[in-house]
Amino acid sequence: MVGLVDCDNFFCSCERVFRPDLMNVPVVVLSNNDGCVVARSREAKQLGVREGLPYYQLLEQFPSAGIVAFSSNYTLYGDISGRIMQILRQEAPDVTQYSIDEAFLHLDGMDPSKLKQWGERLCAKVLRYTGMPVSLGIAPTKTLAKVASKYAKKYPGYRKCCMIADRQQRIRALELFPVDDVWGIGRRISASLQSRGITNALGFAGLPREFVRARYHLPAEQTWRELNGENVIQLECMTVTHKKTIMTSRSFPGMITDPADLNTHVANYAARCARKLRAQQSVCAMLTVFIQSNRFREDLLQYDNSASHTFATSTATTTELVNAAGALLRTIFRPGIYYKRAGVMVSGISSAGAIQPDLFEFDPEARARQVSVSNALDRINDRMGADTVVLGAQQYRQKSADGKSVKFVNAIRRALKSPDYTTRLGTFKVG
DNA sequence: TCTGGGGTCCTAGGACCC
DNA sequence: TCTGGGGTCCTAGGACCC
Repeated sequence: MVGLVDCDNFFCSCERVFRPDLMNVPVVVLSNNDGCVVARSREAKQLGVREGLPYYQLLEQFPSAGIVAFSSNYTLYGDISGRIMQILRQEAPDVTQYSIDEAFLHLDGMDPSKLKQWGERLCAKVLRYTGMPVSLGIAPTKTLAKVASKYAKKYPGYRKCCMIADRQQRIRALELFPVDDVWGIGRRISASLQSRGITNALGFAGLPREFVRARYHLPAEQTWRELNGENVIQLECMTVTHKKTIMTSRSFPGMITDPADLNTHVANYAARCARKLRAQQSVCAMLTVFIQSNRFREDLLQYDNSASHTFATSTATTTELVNAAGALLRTIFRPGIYYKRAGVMVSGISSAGAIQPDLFEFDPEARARQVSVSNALDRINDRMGADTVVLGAQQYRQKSADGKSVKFVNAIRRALKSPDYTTRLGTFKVG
C-alpha cells in the first residue's frame, strides 16, 4: 500500500500556526509582488475566492468579508515543511517528499488491518508537534492514494485518514470523484472527457485502455492504469536528486524601460541560479535569458524574446553566469518596450565533480579563483543573511529626489509578509 | 495602478547520419 | 521523367503538476 500525506491549505495553515487568532477567519496567501491569490483557507474557499484571483480584484469583490491576506513567506513554509517531513521519516518505513507540502509513504510490510488507525495517529502527531493539519490517503497506487487523501480532507468522519483497500471501496470512491480532480487529468483532457459525457473518475477508468492511449497519450494511460489498481508510477523515479533545469524569473511591480535596471534584475536571477546550482553540487552547460513585455497591456507594444549561451566548460560560478546573462541581455534588449517580466534559466546540468574541461580555453587557475569566490559568497551569505554580499551588477539603486544620493531597494513587493517565526528570532516580538 | 513561479515528461517534426 | 531507407538526436511546444 501507498500513503499520501497532504497538508491542508498549506501556506494558510503555516501562517495560522503563529496566528491562532485566525483559526476560523478566511485567510489567503499572495504570490510575489502581492499579485495573485495562491492559497486559500477553507473559509476563503467557501466565500468563493478563486485561486489565481488578482489581489486588487479580491479587495474589490470582498471589501467587507474580513479576509486576511499575507505575502508569501517561503522561508517560513520551507522550514515548517522540513519539520513535518522529519516526523514522517520517524514514523513511516520509507518516505518520498513530492512537493513542499506532500509526501508519499511506502507502506509495504505494515499490517493492513492496522494501517487506518496508524494513519489517524500519524496525522494527530503531526498536528500536535507542528500545529499543521494534514490528511492521509492510503491505497494500492499513488493516484488512488491521492483520491483517498481528498476524501480524508473533505469529511471529518475519516479522522484525517481515508483508506481505499478493496475493489468495492475503489469503485465507490471513483464514482463520487470528479474526473477533473484526478491527479494527471488536467484542463485539456478533462474538457475532452466532459464533452464525451464522462464526469467522474469511474467513467474514465472504464474507458478502453487502447482508446485512452491513442487519444490522450502515455501519461493519461498511466493514470488510467493507476485508477484501475495497477501500480505504475514508481516512487524511486520521483526521488529528485538533481534538477535538470533551474529557473529564476520574476514579474516586476511596475514596468521597466531602462536597460540598466533590467540588467540588475537579470544579474540577480543569474546569481540565484548559480546559487541553486551550487546547492545541489551541479554545474550547467547552458544559460538562457528571457524578457517579456506586459501581456495584459494590449495597448502597448508586445515583445517576448530569449537568447542562450553555451559555456565552453560547464560552470556554476556567480561571476560567469552573471557575465553571460548580461551579454545575452544586450543582444535581445529592445528600446521602447515596457518590460514586465524577465528570467534566467540554466540547463545541461551535470555533477560538479565531473566537469569536462574545454580542450582549448580551459584555465584551471582562473577557474579555481572563480570557484573560491563563489564559495566565499555562499559562506558569508549563509551566515549573515541572503544578499549580504553581492556583485556590483546585482545592486538595485533608487535615486533620492534631489538625485544626489542612491539607496538600495527591495525589488519585490511583500508588504504583508509575516515574520520568519521559526528561523529569525530578531525579526519579531514575543507577546 | 494592480494580473506568480518553478518544474517534469512526452510527442512530433526537422536535421543529420550512413 | 527520374530523385532510398532507416535510424538517432535535438528542439519546440503541449500538457500536467504544485
